[in-house]
Amino acid sequence: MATIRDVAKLAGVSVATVSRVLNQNGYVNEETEKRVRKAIEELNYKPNEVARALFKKTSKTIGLIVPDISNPFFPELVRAIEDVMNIYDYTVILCNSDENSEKERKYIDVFKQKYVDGMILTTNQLSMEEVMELDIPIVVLDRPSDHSFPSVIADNYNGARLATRHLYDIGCRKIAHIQGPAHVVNAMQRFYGYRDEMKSLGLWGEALVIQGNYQLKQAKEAVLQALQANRVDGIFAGNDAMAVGALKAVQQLGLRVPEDVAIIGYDGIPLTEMTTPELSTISQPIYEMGAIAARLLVKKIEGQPIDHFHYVLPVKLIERDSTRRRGKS
Amino acid sequence: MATIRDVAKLAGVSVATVSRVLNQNGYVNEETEKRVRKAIEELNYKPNEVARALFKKTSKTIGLIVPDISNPFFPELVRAIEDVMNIYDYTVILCNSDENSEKERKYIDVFKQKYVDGMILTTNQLSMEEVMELDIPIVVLDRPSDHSFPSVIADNYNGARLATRHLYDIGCRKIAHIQGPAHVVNAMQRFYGYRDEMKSLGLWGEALVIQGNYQLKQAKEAVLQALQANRVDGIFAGNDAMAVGALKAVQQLGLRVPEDVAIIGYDGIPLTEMTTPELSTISQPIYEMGAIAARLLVKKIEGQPIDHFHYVLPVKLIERDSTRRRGKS
DNA sequence: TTCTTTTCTGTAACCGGTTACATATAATAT
DNA sequence: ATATTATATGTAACCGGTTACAGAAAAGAA
Repeated sequence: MATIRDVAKLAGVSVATVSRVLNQNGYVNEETEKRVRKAIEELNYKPNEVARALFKKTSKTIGLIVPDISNPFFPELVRAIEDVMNIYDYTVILCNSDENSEKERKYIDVFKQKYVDGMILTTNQLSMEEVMELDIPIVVLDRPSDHSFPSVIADNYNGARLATRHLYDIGCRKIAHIQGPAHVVNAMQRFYGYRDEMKSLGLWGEALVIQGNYQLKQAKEAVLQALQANRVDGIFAGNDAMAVGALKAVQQLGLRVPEDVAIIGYDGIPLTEMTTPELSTISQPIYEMGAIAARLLVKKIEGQPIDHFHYVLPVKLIERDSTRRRGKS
Repeated sequence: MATIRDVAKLAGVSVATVSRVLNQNGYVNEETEKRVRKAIEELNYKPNEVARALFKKTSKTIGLIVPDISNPFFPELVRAIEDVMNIYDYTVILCNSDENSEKERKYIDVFKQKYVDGMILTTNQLSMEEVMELDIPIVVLDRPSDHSFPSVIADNYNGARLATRHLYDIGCRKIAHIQGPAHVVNAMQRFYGYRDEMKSLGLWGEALVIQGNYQLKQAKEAVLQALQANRVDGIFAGNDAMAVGALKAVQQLGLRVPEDVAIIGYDGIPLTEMTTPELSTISQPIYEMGAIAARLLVKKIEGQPIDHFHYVLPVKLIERDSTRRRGKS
């Protein structure tokens, strides 16, 4: 790899001049610049980002922590972030936290050691006092931020009400909810939305809540069990994976979807179009969430003013066969 | 952030001594070491990885290029790689190439500028002469390597024969194949496996090949069209997404799966368990592939001898309802 | 006791960029 | 004609680590 000194020598100038050409600052004579550019070309010189980072304390890199990239909600989110950061010439370090705050803390330490320019965190436990003290730009994604960090989330509460109401509208009266893990904030928000809608419909009952953990298999088992004890005619699952689990359970019991039990999921991942019947769901604008978070981060990094601190994106009901019945559209 | 000089001052020693303690090399008196460690503790000092990288030309970072993380085959692969690299204290930069070699080349340039210690590439176009000349450790994943790079792939050819043979075994005689994109090597290998097995069964015919592009939607359309022209009783899809497309097309035409048309996919992504009927597939050991590639890369980076250069991992037939009929198991 | 060898520690150069500052020349203003 | 300002370039310090080298003290060998 050629260094800036090689370029300087070949062009017959000092390294400072080469640096000025590279960064387009300071004064450089037109002729000189041409010589320098030719030398750069000739040596196929690429500035060493590490040396730059050391001096400038900035690395054109951001850190991204997700709970688990193999959870189907995240790939699209990550893709959006990478796409946007790529436009601005930032590179993305990907980490899986498994919702484990110890692991997360370690990653954040490494980020600091590597001079990342910012971080996007998809996680709850923002309990990291000292870790956060620093003024590294941070954007919180898919989780609400009680702190002063900008955040991007979808409207979980109203999405859940929407889903619940939809089941009601097609005629369901005993509507169960498969709840996500209690320590995941968005799972709780969805639960509250469900509960409040049920209360306002006069249908609420503790017994209708099924405990899930966002995983298909566990949800299937839980639903199998719940359906023994308690007959229901509608299931609102806290995420799409669990909706698939519910679908399988219901079908295994010989019940028809949607005739006997209607099912609606949450997230809007591609998977919902692949089942038979296709699953209704509350679709979050996943790609857009990632893209907005990334743009927010870039703004923070580049010191631009941020007009909007907390984005709550609207969700929408996607009606498919798993909730289509009674001659309704 | 405290620097090594702060630590040195607090401990009353020189930076060299602190460095020796950090790297556990050279001679350091036991007492001195204790003082240094105390100072490190007190200041919560973490060495600056960028400064280290500059001098050592090594960054504890690797570059990973995948075609598209939102393609459901890759999240698990990426997860495996990140898990293994994390154990060895390497950090992973994730990039999406979209199979575009220009984009890929740019990423590789950036990797070099950032002194990555190695790369894992999931891509075909290894046509990057100069880019490759460097002695950065590289491992090629999910693609065969004609070059001298170590590689990890699954046995596409034999997997395809296995799938084809399985359809034959359950009684299919007109077996179509939905082929993946021609420029993707593994798609071609699967095609050759299919073709050779069909030839050896005496069932081969050009007309049985349906052109796909690994996407669900396009495959569905292609199958709808193909089934008008040509009656078949079995479909071997080049990947699972296309198998779902085929499933949808077949069901839309009012045909039963597996009774009228049996379907088998390829890859073994979780999705195949979520359809109705569940899809048979050829399962690749995805996590294992990623983990092996990562371990290989670490070995190369750390200069350890590599016993095995090219891993071809066995695949296995997962028999599910989409190919279960005629009283067969 | 003296010579070697081992242990311990510090100074300074180095990695490859960036930039403050000094200097020199050209252009413009007074 | 002289003072001022704009343009152009180089020197060297700096970012925060690592390590070659040198020198001193302690331990072991002759």
